[in-house]
Parts: sequence; structure tokens; C-alpha cells
Amino acid sequence: MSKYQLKIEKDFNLDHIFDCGQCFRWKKEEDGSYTGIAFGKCVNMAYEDGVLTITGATADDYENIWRDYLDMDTDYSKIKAAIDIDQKIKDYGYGIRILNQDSWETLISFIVSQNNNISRIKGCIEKMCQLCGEKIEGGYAFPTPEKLMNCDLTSVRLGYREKYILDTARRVHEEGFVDRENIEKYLGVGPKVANCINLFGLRKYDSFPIDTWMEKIMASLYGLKTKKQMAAFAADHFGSYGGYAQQYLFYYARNLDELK
DNA sequence: AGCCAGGCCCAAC
DNA sequence: GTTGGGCATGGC
Repeated sequence: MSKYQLKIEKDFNLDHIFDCGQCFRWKKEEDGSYTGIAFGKCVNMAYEDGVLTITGATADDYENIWRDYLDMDTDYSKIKAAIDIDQKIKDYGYGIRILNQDSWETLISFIVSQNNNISRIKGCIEKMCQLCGEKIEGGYAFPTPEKLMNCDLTSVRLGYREKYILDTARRVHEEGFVDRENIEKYLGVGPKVANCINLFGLRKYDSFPIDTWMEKIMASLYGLKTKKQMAAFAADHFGSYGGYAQQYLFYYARNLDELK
């Protein structure tokens, strides 16, 4: 099995990266490493003593896929310094990085995510991949639009979201992917889901998704009441760094006992 | 058991 | 343009 190693000094933590609600296909192993599938490749990532080891990847794979996926060319210390949020919140998720994920996979994954919980979202997506994704070494790739639109998804138990998924798959297959600003035209994509797709799949880093956790934490921290107020606050205080700020706040909120 | 989850659609204002 | 009821499913 090929192996690629890279020294990473700071701003890197696998739990913070893979357990901050931005991705759904990474599983924690008993040794603390993570195994997952993205861009049709299954790898394991382990981070110890400042060294990232990607098992199942070559140097070419790293340069072509994982370097950008892990957002390695972004300086997170600089970003954190520029964001006006409580230092303890930045410290809590110090190793978060915004993954640059496949836009199609992100589109479908966040349609699945609406009014759903992360544990079940992961299960639904894994079932979809097993049902109609291409078999690869280590698991199943995320299905293509054409595969998905022709799939009987009953066993995935997507509930009312099933028709959104099938309709969106058909449209992407037939018409291609719409522009960022038109993401909400897909059935099942509203403001929150569109912000997630733009942030995690389309590199729009000022996107600021507001879900129930963000409502709780922003009400608690800043005394805000409506989503509209929260969006305005984010634009005003975080500006082009909104997406990064959102991830630190979300990760903090989801692990805060008093909000559970 | 009952509330909630990375909300959205659609009809009725 | 805004508001609110209804919504599939299952985690906890």
C-alpha cells in the first residue's frame, strides 16, 4: 500500500476537520486515524507528532487531490487572527480546515442533511453509495448523477428528501451544474443548504450557513434573535471570512453541553 | 415517549 | 416579500 507523508506544523487536527459537520464519509478508527472516500479514492489519514500520513496515496495523489482537498495552501493562523470571535472558540477548534469537496457530492449530501441529524445523514449517504456508487478499493465511490437518477432509493429511507435527490440528479445530468448564485433553484436547496454547498463545494468562503446550532450559539453569544439578524451580523463582523468563522462557531456549539 | 435534527416546499397572506 | 403548517425518518 502506497504511503505519503508530510510535515504539518500547526492548525491541523483530524477530529476538528472530519467531525465538524462539513463532510459525511470519514470514519474514525480505533487508533484515532480516519478512513474515508473522496474523489473516488479511499485513503487513511493519521496525524502524529506533526506528521500527516496518508495511506493509499502516492505523491501524485497528494498533489492532484489531497493537497487541495485539505486546503493546505491556506494559512489558518492568519485567518484566525482576522476573525473577531472569542479566542477560546478559535482554540477549541484550532485544527479545523474547510475541505474543498466535490461540488456534486456536496450538493446531494446537503440536500440529505436538511432537518436531519449528522449520524443519520452519514448512514443515508453510505447506503446511497453502496446502492449505486462504483465499487472501488476500500468501498464505494459517490454515485454519478446518471447512476443516482436511475436508482431505486427506497431502501435508503430518505423520506421526503428522496424526490429532491432524484430531481436534482436528473437536472444535473441533463443540464450540468448551475452557477453558485443559482444553487437554490434545485429542489430541496434553500438558503442554508445553498450556503453549505457554496462553502464546502464551491469555494465561496464568505458563505455563512445558519442552522439550528448556529441559531443557538449566536443567540447565546451575541443576543441575536432572527436568522436575518445573524446573517447581517456575520456579514458585518466576519465579511469574507464568514465561512471559516461559521465553522469554529458550529464546532464549538455542537460540543457545548448547555446547548444540547 | 417525545423532542429534535447542518430546513424546505408551498400555500396564504 | 414574509409567515407558518406539514413533512419522513430515526437518534437520543
